[in-house]
Amino acid sequence: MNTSNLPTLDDVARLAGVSTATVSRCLNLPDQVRHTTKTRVEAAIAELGYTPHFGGLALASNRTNTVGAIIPTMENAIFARGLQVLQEELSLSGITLLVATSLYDPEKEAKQIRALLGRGVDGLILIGHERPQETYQFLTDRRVPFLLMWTSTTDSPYCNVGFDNHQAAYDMAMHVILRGHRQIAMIGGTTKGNDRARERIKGVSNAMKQNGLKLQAPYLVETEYTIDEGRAAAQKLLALHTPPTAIICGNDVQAAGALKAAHQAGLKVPDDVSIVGFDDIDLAEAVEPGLTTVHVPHRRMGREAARLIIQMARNRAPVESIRIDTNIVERSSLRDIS
Amino acid sequence: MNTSNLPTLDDVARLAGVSTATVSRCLNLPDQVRHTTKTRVEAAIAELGYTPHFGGLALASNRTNTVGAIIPTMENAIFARGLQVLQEELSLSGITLLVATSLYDPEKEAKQIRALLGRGVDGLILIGHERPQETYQFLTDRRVPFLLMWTSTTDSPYCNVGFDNHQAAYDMAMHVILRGHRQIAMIGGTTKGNDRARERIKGVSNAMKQNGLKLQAPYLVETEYTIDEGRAAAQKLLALHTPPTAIICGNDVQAAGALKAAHQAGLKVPDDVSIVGFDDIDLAEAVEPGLTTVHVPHRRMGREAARLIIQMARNRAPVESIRIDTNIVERSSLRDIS
DNA sequence: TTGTACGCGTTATCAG
DNA sequence: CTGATAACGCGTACAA
Repeated sequence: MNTSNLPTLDDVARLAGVSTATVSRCLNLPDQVRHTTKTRVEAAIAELGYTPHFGGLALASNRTNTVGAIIPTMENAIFARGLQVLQEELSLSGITLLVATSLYDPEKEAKQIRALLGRGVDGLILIGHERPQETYQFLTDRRVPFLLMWTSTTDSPYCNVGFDNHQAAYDMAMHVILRGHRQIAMIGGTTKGNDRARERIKGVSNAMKQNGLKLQAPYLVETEYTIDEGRAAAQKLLALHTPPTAIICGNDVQAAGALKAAHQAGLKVPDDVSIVGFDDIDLAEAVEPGLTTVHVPHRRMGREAARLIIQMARNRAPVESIRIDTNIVERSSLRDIS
Repeated sequence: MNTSNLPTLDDVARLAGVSTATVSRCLNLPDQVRHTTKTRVEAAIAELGYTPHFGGLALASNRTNTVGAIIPTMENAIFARGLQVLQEELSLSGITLLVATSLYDPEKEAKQIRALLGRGVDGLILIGHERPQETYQFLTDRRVPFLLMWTSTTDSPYCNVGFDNHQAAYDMAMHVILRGHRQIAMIGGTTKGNDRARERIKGVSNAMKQNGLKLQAPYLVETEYTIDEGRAAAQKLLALHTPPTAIICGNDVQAAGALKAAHQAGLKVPDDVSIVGFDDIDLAEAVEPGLTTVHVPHRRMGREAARLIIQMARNRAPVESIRIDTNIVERSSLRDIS
């Protein structure tokens, strides 16, 4: 027994009357040990309630069966539920997920990356593709397998599993335009250090341009991804001399805020103004009217990410990216303009 | 450099022209080393981008600067944002949070506890106080510091930091009753393995009993904590021969579902039926009308939990529990009955 | 103030 | 098939 009174390999070995090497083999290469001794060892393990010491294991094998994930914040449901899936999938393979948050700050992210690497994660999952070149340099120098989630871009040379934010937003804007809207405003997320937010805005802007429309102030506004900022932004839009007939939001949270603003202004959605969201979190279905929004297959994304990162960690080899398709889910916050 | 090409203490020592012991001291006991050598060492550390190796550190010091948390699921915003706070607080003290989920299953929780202990967590945070005696036995045998969150009960001999679910629900029910309601229904969470859900129901039931009212089927129904189950349950309640004038929900998610049901039934809230929630997550403010609900100071709870678990891990001594007060936040989903 | 040397629990190499 | 034994990276007496 050691200081922390947990049984060690040594304790097991002594009890089973074998060497520590044999016990270790029972655990890692069970085929290489005789059946009778294996049973003896297993009995000893059970009797002592032995669990391998993580530190020793990490030191000797240089593997931790851990992958790290750094997300902006768990307070955004889209990331929280993404993590949940990732975690469930990884644990199926006996891998623990280590979570850290960056609060949308590239420097904090870099710090967290170091912290997770220090803990010997076998792989790393990051959100989005935009980050300082030094961060990528660091990652490749260290030869840590890593992949990018929530983004799908051919610009990036790194493995990513996600969807095309630009395309999805473009599609949504086209959808709105085809419904007859011409006065379209957008409440986008803060673009600083957030490629997803920027691409969504760009997607909408491009679709509009292609239809002879222009997305610009005061019809374009950036805010934090919170209900209240979404509400405040929509309030201003709706008070404009010529208010928009449709507001496209950077995510469902902002859209819920916009809904709130419309309601407070005594406007009916979608009769007086149409509002659409992005992400399709539970909230989109909870509000009244239900939000027409972009559905992101987050479970599939989590599952694929788990599969790929495990593969990368095992083979220490690059792996092809995966693009997930999004689709628009029609509820009742968008109506035709005649 | 070692196999994984990460710099080690040795690399730093060599570059700085000192021994590994000195480098180690710079990190752990900075006062015991001369200023000039300290700067030299720090320069070396910076140049190499050195980060201590987790395994080595854990092995040598028998500490991991890690605390584990096992929550039911991250998909429930109340836990996700609780984790976020916990994580932010812990990282202020250089501690990493290791998260696992039990999906409300005591057996899964026990398994996760073993997994986290195997990883040498310095402390453990669990949700609620109801779990098999063996689990507590295991925890105390192993002498792991642990505390219970989201609950505050004098029944439990273990340290807990949270609020009194029974009292909070009782208060809410009294509040509803004082507003003149007599036909009160409750949509509670599934009580199996969930003491918080059970206590909330009991609190409502007791308040009603004290006022000559009885909470029973079909006015009492248990469902999962999802929007859709909340909606379905409310739909049935509203279709009753004498529908309730007020529905008290086990949490805001269920309340949002109930709101949905009322809307679908063509009823106005709170004019035709009052609906109240519990937790005060963002959703409560996002829906229309805003939910009158029980506000849980989750940031404070997270902060206190972080403080206590650190203290317990450091001193290896028990610590007194902390009760957090909740309060009712009045929005507009509850009205007076004349 | 600094350096030497050992031990922490495990894996892996190499003989037997 | 099994057993010694040398790493792995770090903290910490103990010595200088």
